[in-house]
Amino acid sequence: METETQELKDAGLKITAPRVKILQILESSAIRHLSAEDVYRKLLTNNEEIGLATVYRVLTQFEAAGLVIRHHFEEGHSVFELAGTFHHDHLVCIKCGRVEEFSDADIEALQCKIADKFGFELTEHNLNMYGYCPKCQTGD
Amino acid sequence: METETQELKDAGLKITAPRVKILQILESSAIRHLSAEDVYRKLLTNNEEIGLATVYRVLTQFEAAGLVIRHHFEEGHSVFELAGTFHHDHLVCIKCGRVEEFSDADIEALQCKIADKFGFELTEHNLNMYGYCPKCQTGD
DNA sequence: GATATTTATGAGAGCAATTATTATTCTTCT
DNA sequence: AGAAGAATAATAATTGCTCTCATAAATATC
Repeated sequence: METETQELKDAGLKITAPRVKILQILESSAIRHLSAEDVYRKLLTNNEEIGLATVYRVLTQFEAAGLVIRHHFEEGHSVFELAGTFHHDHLVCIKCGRVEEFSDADIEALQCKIADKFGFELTEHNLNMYGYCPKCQTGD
Repeated sequence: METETQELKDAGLKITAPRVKILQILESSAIRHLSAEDVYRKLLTNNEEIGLATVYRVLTQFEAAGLVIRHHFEEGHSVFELAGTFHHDHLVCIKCGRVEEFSDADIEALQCKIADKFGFELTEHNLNMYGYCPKCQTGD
């Protein structure tokens, strides 16, 4: 349980109970993409007395520190995922909400080429595809 | 000024002053991507007495009718653009907000290939790239 | 063209997600 | 251990958007 504190230190954040707890939640979750609410509910389940506002604040700090990545798959609320080792894109099932991750070097390369063409200096990019996952294609 | 009414009819919507005005705004705007607030402000500037709720309602109807496409480039609010003839993706300047549109058949093809691999039946996809446009790259 | 029927609108309350404020508590540095 | 500074909890405020419902307008019918 000492790894989280080290990660926080490396990220330049001070060690506080809420930050450690939230990082643990993110690392131990089976579901990679969690909303602030999700995190908050998990904290409540663990009987942690951490306010929702703190969850938002901490997640935003984690984002700034590069520990997590914020996505907005659907309108109105963000989901967060632990920053992995490499960039990837998402396939989101619009029925069950399942998210598949993938990474494609060819697409990445094409994206850079296009950004170059327009003279843009890229800081971020995301490709989200929406549709029905195999399980949710009810024979249509 | 008769074109808008025809477009509305074709979309199966009744002709009302708010709908015509909002469609005109969208068609005459130099900026292709407008938020509901933007549209509302433009209406106010033109001394139109149209409520914000109506703007939202009408834009949502336009979306349902396929007249406009809703994007959520950044969290928390949508922007709308007139539905063009073909799908395209976006390059968004995170400083000045300028949006460049592009379309790349190779990327589209790769996307389909990936969706196939995962067995997804795609309904929608979008690729947004964020960065600094040529004008906003002030040598750091 | 007038009237009936249906549908849309406007104003403001309401809502959900998120952020700001502020007094208090905790972490770190010495 | 104690001071200084930063982080937290609780609550209030804000934002983007939707709902309600009385009123008004648009199409259908005569």
